[in-house]
Amino acid sequence: MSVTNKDVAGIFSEMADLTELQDGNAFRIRSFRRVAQVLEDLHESVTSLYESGALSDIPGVGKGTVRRVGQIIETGTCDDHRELREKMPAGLLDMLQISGMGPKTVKLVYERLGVSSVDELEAACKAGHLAELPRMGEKTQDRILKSIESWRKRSGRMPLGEAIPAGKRFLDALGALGCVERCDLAGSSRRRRETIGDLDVLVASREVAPVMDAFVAQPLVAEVLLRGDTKCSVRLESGLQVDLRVLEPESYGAALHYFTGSQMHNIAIRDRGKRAGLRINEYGVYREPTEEGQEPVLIGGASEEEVFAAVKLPYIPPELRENRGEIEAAEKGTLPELITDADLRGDLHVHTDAAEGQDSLEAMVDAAIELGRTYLAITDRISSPEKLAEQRTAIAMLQEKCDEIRLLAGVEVVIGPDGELSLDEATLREAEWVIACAHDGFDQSGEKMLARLERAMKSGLVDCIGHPANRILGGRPGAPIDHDKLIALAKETGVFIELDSDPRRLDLDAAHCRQAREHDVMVALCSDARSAAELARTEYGIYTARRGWLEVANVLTAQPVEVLLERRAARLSG
DNA sequence: GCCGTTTTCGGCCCGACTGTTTTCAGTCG
Repeated sequence: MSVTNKDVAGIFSEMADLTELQDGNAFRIRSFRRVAQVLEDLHESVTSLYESGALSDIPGVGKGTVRRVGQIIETGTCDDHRELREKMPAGLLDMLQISGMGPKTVKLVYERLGVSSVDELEAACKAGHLAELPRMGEKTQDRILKSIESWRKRSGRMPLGEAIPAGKRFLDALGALGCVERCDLAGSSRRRRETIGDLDVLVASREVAPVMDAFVAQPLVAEVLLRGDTKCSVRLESGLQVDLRVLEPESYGAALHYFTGSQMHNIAIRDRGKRAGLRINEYGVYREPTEEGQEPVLIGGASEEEVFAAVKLPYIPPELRENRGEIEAAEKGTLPELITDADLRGDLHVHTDAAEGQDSLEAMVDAAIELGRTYLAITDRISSPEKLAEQRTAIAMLQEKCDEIRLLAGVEVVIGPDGELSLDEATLREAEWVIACAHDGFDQSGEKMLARLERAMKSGLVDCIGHPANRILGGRPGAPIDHDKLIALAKETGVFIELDSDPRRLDLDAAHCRQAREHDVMVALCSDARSAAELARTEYGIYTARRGWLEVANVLTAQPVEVLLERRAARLSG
């Protein structure tokens, strides 16, 4: 039987929840969670790691985990998971999803009221039974009812492409206040995760009240969830939760580091500090006193650089802070020099033939020049050779008038159900750049989809595979293709793989970008733009590339145009 | 459960906020 990394991670996460509900050891719980997190982020398949014996090389994975993973691969579950499940109804796990319902409270309502599902919890609240329990009251009961309501409406995580603009609106409003010295997004939006659970906004200011007043007065705020001395949380009409922290400027760097996370990265950094006699919290870095009765001494925290310097590390960019080897790399001086938007030279996936919102070819070219691109491939999906010839003439005429940018008469070719290409060989040979995409078969097996891509890659006519998994964030998961094999094929055939910057795609994802880098396969970071404005969404591709540790050398569209022209010439002659 | 520059035992990040309390437990990030 085949299990995915997500399946295995899910079981560990459930074991953590169940152990917590059963008052298990807190460190055991954390360990289960850590394993779940690590497996979720893993780019290799957990099954192959298990089989090769490399699983235990992963930090946080010990003997017990290897044994459980073995059982899960074999049977779909493991002894501990089964035993934990037998002791408690599965509905309790849903209740943990309700904000305000932690393990203690779930256990309390289960044992005292017999409540074992969200529906029953709701009924108990409405009947006023919850408020009768110890340490519970009317307010708690109301809050939980509200939480159930928003849990039901909740649509999951928000794509980064929606979260960043929402965050920027808060930054613009707060940054305009006279008392605000600095403000930034923190949390997973600063780490540029592809989806965001909630937004974290950090402000450096000596005055708290005016900042919070402005924060809760923002136009899209639907509800104020809490408001304390330094911290305030609101829920927007979209359901997105936004958390604000206001800090003294002296603490700002320490706070920015702390609230950027990830949690695993923070734990590792603090642990490192602890071993050097330092205490690191959101207010600063402190040297622990050597004698009884002395106070810790503040030694830094105004900037993130000071925090890293205190633990003898160079600055680690937020996109890398996942405790996935960045601390070790920083220590060895081998952190990547991450690519930036300014490094991009070209764009190789651009449509001028979209049905609506269509900008002219000229407008697209002007916008590309404005963005500093030196080459641009027009890759419309045209199936008639006549229309293609027509477009080539238009591109050639435009090129005549303009020498700031090299225009390539490209094409997007569709990969059919059996891997056949939607255009004939002669037409494809005439094109200057061919990107091939599969646009259907979302529910196909990974093997079937990979076989389609393989046939296209081995045709000798294709330069690049576009959005290989063909996923839509929050829409469809994408084909479960074996990226190990895809990347090996790319290496073998010299075909590039695209990182599609459409914020709903971000495909390749960051983990697979990193994998491509490790195998020395160049990624074509493209906009897949349908309008002039969308050319700039390479911003999101760059975020993903950075999370995937990519440098200039790993990105085709950060290379001079000759690199791809030479590869294509070699392909067509060989 | 995992780990080791105090390595096979003993420690594991740390603080804010709320509601229900008379000093704090539970939750969250």
